Amino acid sequence: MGRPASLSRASIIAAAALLVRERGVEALTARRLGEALGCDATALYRHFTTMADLEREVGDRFLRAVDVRARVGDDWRTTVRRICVKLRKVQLRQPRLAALVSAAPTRLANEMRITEALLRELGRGGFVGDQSATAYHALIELSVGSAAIDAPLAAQPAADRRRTYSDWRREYAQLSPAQAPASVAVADHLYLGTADSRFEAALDLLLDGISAQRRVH
Amino acid sequence: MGRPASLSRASIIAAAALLVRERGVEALTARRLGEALGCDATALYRHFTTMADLEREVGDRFLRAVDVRARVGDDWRTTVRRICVKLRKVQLRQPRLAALVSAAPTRLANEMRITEALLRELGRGGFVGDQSATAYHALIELSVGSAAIDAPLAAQPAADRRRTYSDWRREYAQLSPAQAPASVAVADHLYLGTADSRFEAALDLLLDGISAQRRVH
DNA sequence: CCCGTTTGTCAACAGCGTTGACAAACCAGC
DNA sequence: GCTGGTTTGTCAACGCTGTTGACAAACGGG
Repeated sequence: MGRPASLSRASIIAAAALLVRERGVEALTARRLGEALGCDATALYRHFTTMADLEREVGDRFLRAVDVRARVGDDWRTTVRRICVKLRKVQLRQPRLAALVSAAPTRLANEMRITEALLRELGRGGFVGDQSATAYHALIELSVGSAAIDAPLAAQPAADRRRTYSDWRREYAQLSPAQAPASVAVADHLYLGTADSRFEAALDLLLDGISAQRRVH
Repeated sequence: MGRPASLSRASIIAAAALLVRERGVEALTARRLGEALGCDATALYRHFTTMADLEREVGDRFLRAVDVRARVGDDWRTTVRRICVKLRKVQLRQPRLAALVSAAPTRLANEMRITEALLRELGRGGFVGDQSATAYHALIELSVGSAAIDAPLAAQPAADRRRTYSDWRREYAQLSPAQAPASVAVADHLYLGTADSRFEAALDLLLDGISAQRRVH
């Protein structure tokens, strides 16, 4: 019943994901996606109510890459850490899409899968209901939030990024010691390494706090 | 020398901040701001090279509201916590602007002031150079990242937000226990309270981890 | 076979940031 | 007191965005 469907939600999502992968997230527009699919831009609206709807699905599709299986011998903390690192890495590729996932959980397949895995590992670690939930929220806020923040810069080439960081460091160092003594004193250690390494350090600190909470009970 | 300047960076920034306060961040467009100022939209380009440049300044102006003074008798942790809570609160009002601040530190007056205060308190807490820097990065990523994530939802009225949260909770509870046992088990504790309370819980966990790191040395 | 539904196309609208040509208004120098 | 140069705001326009509504093609069920 009806004209033959040359498009489908699945094929559109796949093309959109490819487009993002190849030309960046800013290239994901109705007209460009239509061009890639060989159809008119407005044809997309037969399958998605709005572009945000489409973006939500593309976002979840990227989450497929997050492997949540626990490796033999790994304790809960190691597995949780690996999932969070991978989650952030994937989210980094979809700048503003990253914000959506936690702000308004898509509750699509892959997001649910990751939630289940994190809660599973926390349960395995001996956390009870509300402790698991609190730890889960904290881990998501840090991982996804960090991705949302770092995404714009992550789009730049690595060399540019390093230069940007050293510029910042120098700028902190050149502040007036009278007005900003603490900044000047610490300037040499600010924005060292990569955004990834800084996130992982933050994650380790958070995991320290989460671990400590469990021991109390 | 020149036509009389009815506009200035300062007056434009003030009008822009007012516009954001009254009609939300999405209302901050060149044309609307021009209308509010009684001038043509393109007149703004005589004072700012780009709209992003203007947004950066507006973002920093909001940071004025963050009081970084330590209160008598408060230890470093209490002060750091208060600054971070306030920082996030302020950032919540400027959805996508929040992302800018940490991704590409504006290095404007107020941002520097907050950085200095956090590093000052960490120093007071006995953290040495690289420990201070690591803790600072972690605190900023969590606070600003959390704001970036929660901002879209924070724009909604409180009643809607509560309903949204309970909807999510119910959705996790209705998952198949066979496929998502951990989610179902914890569902009752997910997305309880407010986004604020969840952030503060996360912040406390992170501060636990940061405190523990110091004791090692 | 035909009718209704589906699905893609096309033109168009309102909004966005931004640019370039133009004009008004001021100040410095003569 | 005029004149030239610079500043600063205005106007029209460009290309882009998401989105809507009218139209047409193509299929399947009665």
